[in-house]
Amino acid sequence: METIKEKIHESGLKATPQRMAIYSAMQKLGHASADMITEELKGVFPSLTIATVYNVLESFVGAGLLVRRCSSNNKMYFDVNTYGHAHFYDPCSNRHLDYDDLELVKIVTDYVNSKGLDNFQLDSVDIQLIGKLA
Amino acid sequence: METIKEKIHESGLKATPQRMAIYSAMQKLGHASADMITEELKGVFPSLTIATVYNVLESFVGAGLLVRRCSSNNKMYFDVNTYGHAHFYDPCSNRHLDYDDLELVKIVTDYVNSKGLDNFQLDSVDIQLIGKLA
DNA sequence: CTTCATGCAAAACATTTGCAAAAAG
DNA sequence: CTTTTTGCAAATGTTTTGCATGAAG
Repeated sequence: METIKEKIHESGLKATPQRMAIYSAMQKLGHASADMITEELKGVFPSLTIATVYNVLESFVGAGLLVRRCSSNNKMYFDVNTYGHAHFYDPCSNRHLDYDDLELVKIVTDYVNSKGLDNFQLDSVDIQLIGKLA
Repeated sequence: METIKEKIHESGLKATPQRMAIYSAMQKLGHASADMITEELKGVFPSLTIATVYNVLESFVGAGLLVRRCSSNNKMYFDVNTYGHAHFYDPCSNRHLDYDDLELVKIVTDYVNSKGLDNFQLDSVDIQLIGKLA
Protein backbone atom coordinates (compact mmCIF):
# COMPACT_ATOMS: atom_id res chain seq x y z
CA MET A 1 0.00 0.00 0.00
CA GLU A 2 1.18 3.45 -0.97
CA THR A 3 1.96 5.96 1.76
CA ILE A 4 0.70 9.54 1.77
CA LYS A 5 4.26 10.74 1.49
CA GLU A 6 4.79 8.71 -1.67
CA LYS A 7 1.52 9.83 -3.12
CA ILE A 8 2.41 13.50 -2.69
CA HIS A 9 5.88 12.95 -4.08
CA GLU A 10 4.59 11.16 -7.15
CA SER A 11 2.30 14.05 -7.91
CA GLY A 12 5.38 16.26 -8.13
CA LEU A 13 5.04 18.14 -4.83
CA LYS A 14 7.32 18.28 -1.82
CA ALA A 15 6.02 16.19 1.06
CA THR A 16 5.92 18.67 3.92
CA PRO A 17 4.35 17.75 7.26
CA GLN A 18 1.54 20.25 6.60
CA ARG A 19 0.72 18.70 3.25
CA MET A 20 0.75 15.21 4.67
CA ALA A 21 -1.53 16.26 7.52
CA ILE A 22 -3.92 18.03 5.16
CA TYR A 23 -4.13 15.11 2.77
CA SER A 24 -4.66 12.78 5.67
CA ALA A 25 -7.48 14.97 6.98
CA MET A 26 -9.06 14.97 3.52
CA GLN A 27 -8.95 11.18 3.52
CA LYS A 28 -10.65 11.12 6.87
CA LEU A 29 -13.33 13.66 5.94
CA GLY A 30 -13.84 12.71 2.30
CA HIS A 31 -15.28 16.10 1.40
CA ALA A 32 -14.19 19.25 3.19
CA SER A 33 -13.76 22.99 2.97
CA ALA A 34 -10.63 24.91 3.94
CA ASP A 35 -12.02 25.89 7.32
CA MET A 36 -13.09 22.32 8.07
CA ILE A 37 -9.52 21.16 7.45
CA THR A 38 -8.09 23.96 9.58
CA GLU A 39 -10.49 23.07 12.37
CA GLU A 40 -9.71 19.36 12.07
CA LEU A 41 -5.97 19.96 12.38
CA LYS A 42 -5.96 22.77 14.92
CA GLY A 43 -5.25 20.45 17.85
CA VAL A 44 -2.53 18.46 16.12
CA PHE A 45 -0.95 21.35 14.23
CA PRO A 46 -1.49 24.69 16.01
CA SER A 47 0.81 26.69 13.73
CA LEU A 48 -1.18 25.80 10.63
CA THR A 49 -3.03 28.80 9.22
CA ILE A 50 -5.98 28.85 6.87
CA ALA A 51 -3.89 30.66 4.25
CA THR A 52 -1.58 27.68 4.08
CA VAL A 53 -4.54 25.35 3.92
CA TYR A 54 -5.90 27.25 0.93
CA ASN A 55 -2.50 27.18 -0.77
CA VAL A 56 -2.05 23.49 -0.15
CA LEU A 57 -5.55 22.54 -1.30
CA GLU A 58 -5.03 24.57 -4.44
CA SER A 59 -1.71 22.92 -5.21
CA PHE A 60 -3.32 19.51 -4.60
CA VAL A 61 -5.99 20.33 -7.17
CA GLY A 62 -3.29 21.39 -9.63
CA ALA A 63 -1.41 18.16 -8.98
CA GLY A 64 -4.53 16.03 -9.45
CA LEU A 65 -4.75 14.86 -5.84
CA LEU A 66 -8.11 16.53 -5.17
CA VAL A 67 -11.05 17.86 -7.14
CA ARG A 68 -13.31 20.79 -6.32
CA ARG A 69 -16.95 20.49 -5.35
CA CYS A 70 -19.49 23.26 -5.38
CA SER A 71 -22.02 23.97 -2.69
CA SER A 72 -24.86 26.39 -2.22
CA ASN A 73 -23.30 28.19 0.74
CA ASN A 74 -20.69 30.16 -1.21
CA LYS A 75 -17.88 27.94 -0.09
CA MET A 76 -15.56 25.69 -2.04
CA TYR A 77 -15.38 22.06 -1.00
CA PHE A 78 -12.78 19.51 -2.03
CA ASP A 79 -13.11 15.82 -2.73
CA VAL A 80 -10.37 13.31 -2.03
CA ASN A 81 -11.75 10.88 -4.63
CA THR A 82 -10.65 12.07 -8.03
CA TYR A 83 -12.16 9.36 -10.21
CA GLY A 84 -15.47 10.14 -11.90
CA HIS A 85 -18.38 9.49 -9.59
CA ALA A 86 -21.73 11.00 -8.71
CA HIS A 87 -22.66 12.74 -5.46
CA PHE A 88 -25.48 13.18 -3.09
CA TYR A 89 -25.69 16.75 -1.90
CA ASP A 90 -27.87 18.06 0.87
CA PRO A 91 -28.24 21.84 0.52
CA CYS A 92 -29.59 22.14 4.06
CA SER A 93 -26.51 20.72 5.74
CA ASN A 94 -24.06 21.31 2.85
CA ARG A 95 -23.04 17.69 3.12
CA HIS A 96 -21.56 15.82 0.18
CA LEU A 97 -21.60 12.05 -0.05
CA ASP A 98 -20.11 9.85 -2.75
CA TYR A 99 -22.48 7.82 -4.88
CA ASP A 100 -20.06 5.29 -6.22
CA ASP A 101 -21.90 3.92 -9.19
CA LEU A 102 -19.63 3.87 -12.21
CA GLU A 103 -22.53 2.71 -14.35
CA LEU A 104 -24.37 6.01 -13.90
CA VAL A 105 -21.40 8.09 -15.00
CA LYS A 106 -20.96 5.82 -18.00
CA ILE A 107 -24.63 6.03 -18.99
CA VAL A 108 -24.53 9.82 -19.01
CA THR A 109 -21.15 10.07 -20.76
CA ASP A 110 -22.17 7.60 -23.46
CA TYR A 111 -25.51 9.29 -23.94
CA VAL A 112 -23.94 12.71 -24.38
CA ASN A 113 -21.20 11.42 -26.66
CA SER A 114 -23.76 9.64 -28.82
CA LYS A 115 -25.40 12.98 -29.53
CA GLY A 116 -22.37 14.20 -31.48
CA LEU A 117 -21.87 17.54 -29.86
CA ASP A 118 -20.81 20.39 -31.98
CA ASN A 119 -19.19 23.45 -30.35
CA PHE A 120 -18.50 21.58 -27.11
CA GLN A 121 -15.67 19.26 -26.16
CA LEU A 122 -16.74 17.04 -23.26
CA ASP A 123 -14.17 16.65 -20.55
CA SER A 124 -16.10 15.12 -17.66
CA VAL A 125 -19.58 14.93 -16.22
CA ASP A 126 -20.68 16.08 -12.80
CA ILE A 127 -23.83 14.41 -11.54
CA GLN A 128 -25.22 15.81 -8.34
CA LEU A 129 -28.22 14.18 -6.68
CA ILE A 130 -29.85 16.92 -4.68
CA GLY A 131 -32.05 16.07 -1.75
CA LYS A 132 -32.25 15.25 1.91
CA LEU A 133 -29.59 13.10 3.55
CA ALA A 134 -30.65 11.16 6.60
CA MET B 1 -47.97 36.23 -24.04
CA GLU B 2 -47.32 36.95 -20.40
CA THR B 3 -45.54 40.17 -19.50
CA ILE B 4 -42.65 40.33 -17.04
CA LYS B 5 -44.80 42.45 -14.74
CA GLU B 6 -47.46 39.76 -14.65
CA LYS B 7 -44.92 37.04 -14.12
CA ILE B 8 -43.44 38.80 -11.09
CA HIS B 9 -46.89 39.53 -9.69
CA GLU B 10 -48.01 35.95 -10.05
CA SER B 11 -44.99 34.79 -8.11
CA GLY B 12 -46.20 36.92 -5.19
CA LEU B 13 -43.73 39.79 -5.43
CA LYS B 14 -44.27 43.47 -6.06
CA ALA B 15 -43.34 44.47 -9.58
CA THR B 16 -40.87 47.28 -9.03
CA PRO B 17 -38.93 48.78 -11.96
CA GLN B 18 -35.71 47.33 -10.56
CA ARG B 19 -37.16 43.83 -10.39
CA MET B 20 -38.54 44.05 -13.90
CA ALA B 21 -35.20 45.27 -15.23
CA ILE B 22 -33.31 42.52 -13.43
CA TYR B 23 -35.63 39.79 -14.65
CA SER B 24 -35.41 41.17 -18.13
CA ALA B 25 -31.60 41.17 -17.96
CA MET B 26 -31.70 37.56 -16.76
CA GLN B 27 -33.84 36.65 -19.77
CA LYS B 28 -31.33 38.30 -22.03
CA LEU B 29 -28.28 36.70 -20.42
CA GLY B 30 -29.76 33.32 -19.54
CA HIS B 31 -27.17 32.66 -16.85
CA ALA B 32 -25.62 35.48 -14.85
CA SER B 33 -23.99 36.50 -11.59
CA ALA B 34 -24.97 39.52 -9.50
CA ASP B 35 -22.15 41.64 -10.85
CA MET B 36 -22.99 40.73 -14.45
CA ILE B 37 -26.54 41.96 -13.89
CA THR B 38 -25.33 45.15 -12.24
CA GLU B 39 -22.96 45.76 -15.14
CA GLU B 40 -25.66 45.01 -17.69
CA LEU B 41 -28.07 47.53 -16.15
CA LYS B 42 -25.61 50.23 -15.13
CA GLY B 43 -26.32 52.35 -18.20
CA VAL B 44 -30.09 52.03 -18.05
CA PHE B 45 -30.41 52.16 -14.28
CA PRO B 46 -27.55 54.09 -12.65
CA SER B 47 -29.05 54.12 -9.15
CA LEU B 48 -29.17 50.32 -8.99
CA THR B 49 -26.66 48.93 -6.51
CA ILE B 50 -25.27 45.44 -6.27
CA ALA B 51 -26.82 45.02 -2.81
CA THR B 52 -30.25 45.44 -4.35
CA VAL B 53 -29.35 43.04 -7.14
CA TYR B 54 -28.39 40.42 -4.58
CA ASN B 55 -31.62 40.99 -2.67
CA VAL B 56 -33.74 40.79 -5.78
CA LEU B 57 -32.02 37.67 -7.13
CA GLU B 58 -32.50 36.02 -3.76
CA SER B 59 -36.20 36.89 -3.63
CA PHE B 60 -36.58 35.58 -7.19
CA VAL B 61 -35.08 32.27 -6.14
CA GLY B 62 -37.45 32.15 -3.18
CA ALA B 63 -40.38 32.88 -5.48
CA GLY B 64 -39.33 30.21 -7.96
CA LEU B 65 -38.45 32.62 -10.79
CA LEU B 66 -34.77 31.66 -10.87
CA VAL B 67 -32.56 28.80 -9.78
CA ARG B 68 -28.97 28.92 -8.57
CA ARG B 69 -26.01 27.55 -10.50
CA CYS B 70 -22.60 26.78 -9.08
CA SER B 71 -19.32 27.64 -10.74
CA SER B 72 -15.70 27.02 -9.99
CA ASN B 73 -14.83 30.69 -9.43
CA ASN B 74 -16.48 31.09 -6.03
CA LYS B 75 -19.34 33.04 -7.43
CA MET B 76 -23.03 32.25 -7.52
CA TYR B 77 -24.74 32.24 -10.90
CA PHE B 78 -28.47 32.26 -11.58
CA ASP B 79 -30.47 30.57 -14.30
CA VAL B 80 -33.65 32.03 -15.76
CA ASN B 81 -34.87 28.57 -16.86
CA THR B 82 -36.29 26.83 -13.83
CA TYR B 83 -37.38 23.54 -15.38
CA GLY B 84 -35.04 20.56 -14.95
CA HIS B 85 -32.35 20.56 -17.61
CA ALA B 86 -28.67 19.79 -17.96
CA HIS B 87 -25.86 22.29 -18.53
CA PHE B 88 -22.64 22.69 -20.33
CA TYR B 89 -20.10 24.45 -18.17
CA ASP B 90 -16.75 25.78 -19.26
CA PRO B 91 -14.53 26.29 -16.19
CA CYS B 92 -12.09 28.42 -18.16
CA SER B 93 -14.62 31.08 -19.11
CA ASN B 94 -17.18 30.31 -16.37
CA ARG B 95 -19.82 30.13 -19.04
CA HIS B 96 -23.01 28.13 -18.58
CA LEU B 97 -25.12 26.95 -21.48
CA ASP B 98 -28.40 25.08 -21.36
CA TYR B 99 -28.47 21.54 -22.67
CA ASP B 100 -32.18 21.14 -23.21
CA ASP B 101 -32.58 17.43 -23.37
CA LEU B 102 -35.35 16.30 -21.07
CA GLU B 103 -34.55 12.69 -21.88
CA LEU B 104 -31.18 12.90 -20.15
CA VAL B 105 -32.66 14.23 -16.91
CA LYS B 106 -35.29 11.50 -17.03
CA ILE B 107 -32.74 8.75 -17.64
CA VAL B 108 -30.72 9.79 -14.60
CA THR B 109 -33.74 10.34 -12.36
CA ASP B 110 -35.27 6.98 -13.29
CA TYR B 111 -31.95 5.21 -12.87
CA VAL B 112 -31.40 6.63 -9.39
CA ASN B 113 -34.98 5.99 -8.32
CA SER B 114 -34.76 2.40 -9.52
CA LYS B 115 -31.92 1.81 -7.07
CA GLY B 116 -34.21 2.23 -4.08
CA LEU B 117 -32.17 4.66 -2.09
CA ASP B 118 -32.11 4.31 1.60
CA ASN B 119 -31.09 7.31 3.76
CA PHE B 120 -31.55 9.76 0.88
CA GLN B 121 -34.66 11.45 -0.44
CA LEU B 122 -34.08 12.59 -4.02
CA ASP B 123 -35.33 16.06 -4.79
CA SER B 124 -33.72 16.87 -8.14
CA VAL B 125 -30.70 16.06 -10.25
CA ASP B 126 -28.06 18.49 -11.47
CA ILE B 127 -26.16 17.28 -14.51
CA GLN B 128 -23.22 19.42 -15.52
CA LEU B 129 -21.26 18.61 -18.66
CA ILE B 130 -17.82 20.01 -18.05
CA GLY B 131 -15.57 20.89 -20.93
CA LYS B 132 -14.59 23.47 -23.48
CA LEU B 133 -17.22 25.66 -25.11
CA ALA B 134 -16.39 26.95 -28.56
C1' DC C 1 23.00 25.05 -1.23
C1' DT C 2 18.89 26.16 -3.84
C1' DT C 3 14.33 26.16 -4.35
C1' DC C 4 9.96 26.06 -2.74
C1' DA C 5 6.56 26.16 1.31
C1' DT C 6 4.88 28.20 5.52
C1' DG C 7 2.94 31.72 8.50
C1' DC C 8 1.50 36.15 9.33
C1' DA C 9 -0.84 40.21 8.22
C1' DA C 10 -3.09 42.71 4.99
C1' DA C 11 -5.66 43.04 0.76
C1' DA C 12 -9.12 41.67 -2.37
C1' DC C 13 -13.53 39.85 -3.39
C1' DA C 14 -18.27 38.14 -2.71
C1' DT C 15 -22.22 38.48 -0.09
C1' DT C 16 -25.24 40.11 3.69
C1' DT C 17 -27.28 43.36 6.90
C1' DG C 18 -29.23 47.64 9.23
C1' DC C 19 -31.68 51.43 8.55
C1' DA C 20 -33.76 55.71 6.72
C1' DA C 21 -36.08 57.37 2.65
C1' DA C 22 -39.03 56.15 -1.20
C1' DA C 23 -42.36 53.57 -3.77
C1' DA C 24 -46.01 49.84 -4.62
C1' DG C 25 -50.48 48.24 -4.01
C1' DC D 1 -52.19 54.34 4.50
C1' DT D 2 -49.46 50.13 5.22
C1' DT D 3 -46.12 47.17 3.90
C1' DT D 4 -42.15 46.29 1.12
C1' DT D 5 -38.36 47.66 -1.35
C1' DT D 6 -34.48 50.44 -2.46
C1' DG D 7 -29.92 52.49 -1.82
C1' DC D 8 -26.17 53.37 0.86
C1' DA D 9 -22.63 52.24 3.88
C1' DA D 10 -20.80 49.21 6.89
C1' DA D 11 -20.11 44.47 8.41
C1' DT D 12 -19.21 39.65 7.48
C1' DG D 13 -17.19 35.78 5.45
C1' DT D 14 -14.16 33.63 2.02
C1' DT D 15 -10.15 33.44 -0.64
C1' DT D 16 -5.78 35.49 -2.26
C1' DT D 17 -1.33 37.84 -1.96
C1' DG D 18 3.33 39.76 -0.47
C1' DC D 19 7.08 38.86 1.91
C1' DA D 20 10.43 37.30 5.39
C1' DT D 21 11.62 33.05 7.61
C1' DG D 22 12.21 28.20 7.56
C1' DA D 23 12.29 23.56 5.71
C1' DA D 24 12.74 19.92 1.84
C1' DG D 25 15.36 17.67 -1.43
